Amino acid sequence: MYVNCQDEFLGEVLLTASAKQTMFWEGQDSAYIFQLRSGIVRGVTISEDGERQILAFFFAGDHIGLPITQSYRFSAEAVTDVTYVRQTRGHWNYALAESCLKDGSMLRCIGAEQDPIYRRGMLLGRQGAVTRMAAFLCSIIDRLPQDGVQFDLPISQQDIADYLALTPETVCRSLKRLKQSDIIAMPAHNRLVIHDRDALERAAQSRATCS
Amino acid sequence: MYVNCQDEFLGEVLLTASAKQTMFWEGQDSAYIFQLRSGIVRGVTISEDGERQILAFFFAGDHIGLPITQSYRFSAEAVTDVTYVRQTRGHWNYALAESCLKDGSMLRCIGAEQDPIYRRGMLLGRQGAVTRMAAFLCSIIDRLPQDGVQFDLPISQQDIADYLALTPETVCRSLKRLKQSDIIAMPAHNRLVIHDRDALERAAQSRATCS
DNA sequence: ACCTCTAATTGATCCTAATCAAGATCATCA
DNA sequence: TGATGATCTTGATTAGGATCAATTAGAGGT
Repeated sequence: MYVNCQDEFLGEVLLTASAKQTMFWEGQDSAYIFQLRSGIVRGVTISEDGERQILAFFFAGDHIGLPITQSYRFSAEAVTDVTYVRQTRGHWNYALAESCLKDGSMLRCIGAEQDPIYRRGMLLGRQGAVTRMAAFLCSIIDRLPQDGVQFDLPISQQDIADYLALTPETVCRSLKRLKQSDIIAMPAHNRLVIHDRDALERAAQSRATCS
Repeated sequence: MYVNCQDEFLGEVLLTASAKQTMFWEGQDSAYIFQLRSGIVRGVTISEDGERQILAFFFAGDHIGLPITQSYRFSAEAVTDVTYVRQTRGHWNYALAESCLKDGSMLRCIGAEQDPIYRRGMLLGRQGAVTRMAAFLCSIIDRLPQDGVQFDLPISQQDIADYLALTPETVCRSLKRLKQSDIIAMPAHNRLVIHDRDALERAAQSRATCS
């Protein structure tokens, strides 16, 4: 599902944003298309009742803000310090047009941006808290730079809660249950060790609560 | 958000499918792009744990199966008898390329197909059963052919449940509560009357349960 | 090192929707 | 028309997460 369209950004200037900065706002005219080069970005939207929701987390290589709507559908906020490149919509549309006449690969970049939002929707409906937590961990493991099975988790529990549509308390308790099941460990603050990747993936699929 | 790309299908043959027929299957190579001309279609996917979910309902004018992924991301099943036209992916890509060089309007067709799936994801996380039910009704009112405020609801409660991620029992009880609040009425089986559209929209936005 | 503020943790209770179970209504077809 | 199966409805109970409340741990700054 991850599609490489880096060529389209060759020659662009590498830009930076520091943690908590907003790269673009929901509702703004989508003038630029972004590609993240390092760091983590969250896609945030405020629903009508004022609740904050995180639709997706983006990682190095991901495209953000593809112009399938006139305006951005979510705000993009840097979770960590990030580097990225960007391109005007006109430029991107032109490249897309060329791609469509050839292999349509750039069209699949759109699918790649939509995919995590899709999966989130499917997750929220039916699954319990521990399952959601496990699915979240599975989805980010391969996207974070990591040394074996141990890595830093630079995403706050509040952010995880807004992503999984849970309360921070429930996020904390779900992590605890995964620890108690010896599937993961947290030897230090924000430090995560995956003890049993298979068990984690099983927990992410079945509705059954892990005791 | 509803985008008119009908021109792209001019000259195509009008096809039909009867209720419960499947137009295409999840995972199948997305060889065709569809435009619904009449009737209702449901976008169905089976999650890893075997649960059926309905990602979206499609109505007259909607485009289905746009090729942002190599294969279809959901199955398209006719809820009622439907008429539709279709077009090969190659043909559609060619038209998209042209559109990209002009106004990019066809790109927005993709946004329009994704939009309801987007909204569903946002709804599922935070809102209670009655709110989801009200939001569902609001979203279909303007899309069904109706005579004033009264119309037939040709979607089963089981389908609504799979769309809203509720049980059929809860769907039934949510409808009951909207009836008790005099917001809607159901004078006959599958027949719906909207008594108070404003109240319905308020119920769809606030988390507050309507008494 | 200390102070301050924010994030994470834990416990007790409440509330909503799921679940289980049973009946009523509707649709289809012989 | 009557029989049969699916859909809808209603009730009783249960389970899981939200909520409220309080404490602990960590990060940033002076």
